[in-house]
Amino acid sequence: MGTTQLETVPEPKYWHLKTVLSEALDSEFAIGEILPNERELAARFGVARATLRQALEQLELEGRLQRRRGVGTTVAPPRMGVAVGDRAHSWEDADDAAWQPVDSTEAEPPAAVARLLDVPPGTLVHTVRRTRVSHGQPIAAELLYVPSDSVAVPAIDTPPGAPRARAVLRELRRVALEGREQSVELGSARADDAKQLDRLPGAPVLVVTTRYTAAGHTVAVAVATYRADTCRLTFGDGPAVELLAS
Amino acid sequence: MGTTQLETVPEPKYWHLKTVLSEALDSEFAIGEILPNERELAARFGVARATLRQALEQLELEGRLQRRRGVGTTVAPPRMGVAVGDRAHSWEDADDAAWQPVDSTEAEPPAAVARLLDVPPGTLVHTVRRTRVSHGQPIAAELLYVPSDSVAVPAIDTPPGAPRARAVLRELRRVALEGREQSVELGSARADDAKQLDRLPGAPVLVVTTRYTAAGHTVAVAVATYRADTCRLTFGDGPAVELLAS
DNA sequence: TAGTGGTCTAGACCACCCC
DNA sequence: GGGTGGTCTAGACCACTAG
Repeated sequence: MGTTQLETVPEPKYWHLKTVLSEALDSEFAIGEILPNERELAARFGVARATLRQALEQLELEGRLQRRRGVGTTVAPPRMGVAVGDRAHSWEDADDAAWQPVDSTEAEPPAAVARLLDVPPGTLVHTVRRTRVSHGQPIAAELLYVPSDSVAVPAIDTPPGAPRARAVLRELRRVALEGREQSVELGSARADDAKQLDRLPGAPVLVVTTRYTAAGHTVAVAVATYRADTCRLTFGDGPAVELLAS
Repeated sequence: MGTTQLETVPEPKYWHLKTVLSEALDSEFAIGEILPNERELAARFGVARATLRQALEQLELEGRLQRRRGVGTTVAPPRMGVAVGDRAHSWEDADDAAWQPVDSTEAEPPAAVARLLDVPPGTLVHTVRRTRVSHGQPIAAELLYVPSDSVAVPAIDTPPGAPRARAVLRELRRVALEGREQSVELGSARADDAKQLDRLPGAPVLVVTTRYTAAGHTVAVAVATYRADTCRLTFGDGPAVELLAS
């Protein structure tokens, strides 16, 4: 019992490196400032570049750094709070500049979405693509799935692209909604989402799945992909949570 | 699982590898089944082990795989839905087996939490540590910060450990709460949280920060760290969302 | 064109788990 | 002890950006 054996577990180098870098970011760098390049940092700390990169990846995952190929590594600003749960329904604000409709097609939804929509696999549904922008930055890409019997107009004679997307949303606004369920999970950006989000494929994202219900059945399902590096999703009764976790 | 030769495509090898593995997981493996080890998989696909690992890391991030040192890589079950927003207040269910109190101390909270609590930096607050368990697995580690003026009993003569934690929660239950704000962001597990969650330090986690308010001021702040690989956080008016995004 | 981060290789050793 | 995943090295080349 008296043997105060300190664990002789050598902390991984990249972990220690991450701590050192994190403290340096707090004390010696300003937001937006560019760091020395990876080869120089690795040499400065006496580690291989791959090890240095492991530390940088962690810091990027935590939203402390931003890395862009061909440019460099910069100190990221604090994550922005993004409300995903406090407005009644995200398509009700017609003038809201947050969501920009991109286009709309009729397509077969993924199997998981078909189950949520409670339609047979293979059913064609309106598929509206939207982008959410905040502070001039794309922060989310969304696919909104709307079964054809939820909206009156098939939008077949509406010009494709944004106009057709707006037409579906306009029809959707006429539906009296009664409830909503949401879930959040970690994912990695598909190629198309990554392009919209200005990230590389595989970048970590927060996937928000929303099911909208009315009159006891599912009206629409939205799958929104938020940049995990720059976004903090806020829910709640009141105004957005203002501050970060430690 | 096929041993198809990888073509020279503009797509990164690890990305293509991830796709191939993902399809193999769907069609050729059962949940819980153990995969061939990394060296053999790498040889089978004709890539370096590091490249294979990049693909496995992505699949683990998406909750498709589970890797344990000394054991192997197994096919993960679908993520479990975890309700974090539908019960009024998570300490009101005295008999709820979900949250297990661990201990409680009086300590100085992190600066960000002090701001949320609206107390001067350096103030001592009750700090209750709890673990959330589901299906026999630890899924979350939480630190609950309660300013001393929120609860009557300083719990100074209560035995340390779980009894003291329970005492603070008991007092907290007497407070009439009026609101709550929550935020979700991506983080990486600190060493202590990682130990509680049975993961390695740095593992990806979903950090849920909750601010509880009553009579116009903040009563408590909870910072809960959920395993991002196994959990899908659910919010909403109704029952938990049942299905996953594609 | 020069410089950045992104990908990839072929090794090595270590920490951990189970037999 | 034998096998697993985790860490680390010292290179190489590629994709992208900017001056």
